[in-house]
Amino acid sequence: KNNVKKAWWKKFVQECPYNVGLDSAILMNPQTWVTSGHVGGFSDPLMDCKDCHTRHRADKLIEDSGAQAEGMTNEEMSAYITEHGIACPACGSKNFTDIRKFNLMFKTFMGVTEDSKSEVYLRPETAQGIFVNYANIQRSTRKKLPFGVCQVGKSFRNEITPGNFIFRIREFEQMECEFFCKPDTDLEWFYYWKDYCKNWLLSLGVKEENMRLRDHDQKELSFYSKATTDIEFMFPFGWGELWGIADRTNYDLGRHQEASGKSLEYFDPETNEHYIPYVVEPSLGADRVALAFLCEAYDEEVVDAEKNDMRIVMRLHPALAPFKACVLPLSKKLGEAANEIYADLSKDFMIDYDEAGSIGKRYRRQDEIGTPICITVDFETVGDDKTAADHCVTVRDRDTMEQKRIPITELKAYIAEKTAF
RNA sequence: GCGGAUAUAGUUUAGUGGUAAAACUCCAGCCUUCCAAGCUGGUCAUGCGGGUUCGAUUCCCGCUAUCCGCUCCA
Repeated sequence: KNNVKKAWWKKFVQECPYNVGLDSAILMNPQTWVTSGHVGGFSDPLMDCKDCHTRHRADKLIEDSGAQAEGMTNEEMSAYITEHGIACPACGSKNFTDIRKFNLMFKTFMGVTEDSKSEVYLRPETAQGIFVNYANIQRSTRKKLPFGVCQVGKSFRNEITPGNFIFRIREFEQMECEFFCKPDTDLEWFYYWKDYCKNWLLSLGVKEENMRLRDHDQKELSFYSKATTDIEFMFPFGWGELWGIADRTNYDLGRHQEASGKSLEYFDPETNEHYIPYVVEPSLGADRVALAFLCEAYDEEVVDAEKNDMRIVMRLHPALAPFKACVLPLSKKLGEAANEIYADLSKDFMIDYDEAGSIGKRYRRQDEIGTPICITVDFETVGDDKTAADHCVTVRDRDTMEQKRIPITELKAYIAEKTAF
């Protein structure tokens, strides 16, 4: 997962001339979440059927009946459901409990007193940390529009139903970019980032056929969004969202400007205009995409059908592999020489070392954890009384199982080249 | 939170009202000079808390976790 985050940061911050990086607070002024709409809207209006004890979302029931529930209070929704005789989809009963709001944000207390005034929330997304710091970042980095701010960090949501391994968890990590641009250029940038994100996934080994870009239609679209596309991945449990790419217009900065009373307008020196920037937000789940890479990489390969020999190979992109290489002495007698190589390579790469069991067994162990390169030290490497040391080692490729002999001095360049991203 | 199911080594499974078996993995040793499965040993488990009982991993209750629905959109 660390390597996934590194690869994202490299592509979205390091190599991208538009973007800068940020690490903002998890605990922010609670007013932030009122302004963003999370206190009011980031909750489900839930009600139970008193007869069959199934749980339903009041807004869903109303929308299924063909009406618009957005903006309705609990009381209005209750009244609507009663008036229109909406029944429980499971059993047909019209006997519901009251609507209860369940906010998905975790609460805690800031300071010494545990009263409602000191209540703060654990951030449910990293995006707001970018928006509240927007003006500061723009000024201190001297960025002109268009530019983006990227952040990797934990977010917290008190999900009613976590599950599917690490697909939906309560404490998850996001890799978000908020890209600020001139109004009327937002859709251009929206398509730009859609492409950029898709290419990043492809470049790290997600196959085209396991990926789909799903555009939100008018109904599904948030009221402030002009366009939203989800990049979905075919998980073993079905299609699941990886990456939400949304044109959020000037909604977020507009809200913060309104709530703070501080102008978030950008002065465009080229046109001499003042305007609130529009935002395109590509927001990716680090845990989810790590899971996707694992699912994509996992392979059970038949080596020899007759011998019933198969190997498990984690075909991770080398940049994502936990270990870049493993040093293996062919015999334990070669441990000293192998350890020297290990110590040297470890200065530059994550390297594993293994001298337990047969050489074949050790290769297979590394296959399972996705190590792209195995480096075997043999007797020719060190030589003996009769033969001079050749100072070469065997490098073996995880995917093809092919091996070749190269000088120890070339190892670092070889690993760097093989694991580049 | 509601309904249903489950909980025994790292993993997959067995089994019993008298404290538990195996396979793979792992560890040590033998063997092994480049692709697992050979030999000899070894480590590791009854989710947590109560109750019934002389005695509970087994029966009962509660909790927790996981899985499937009700979900959700990173």
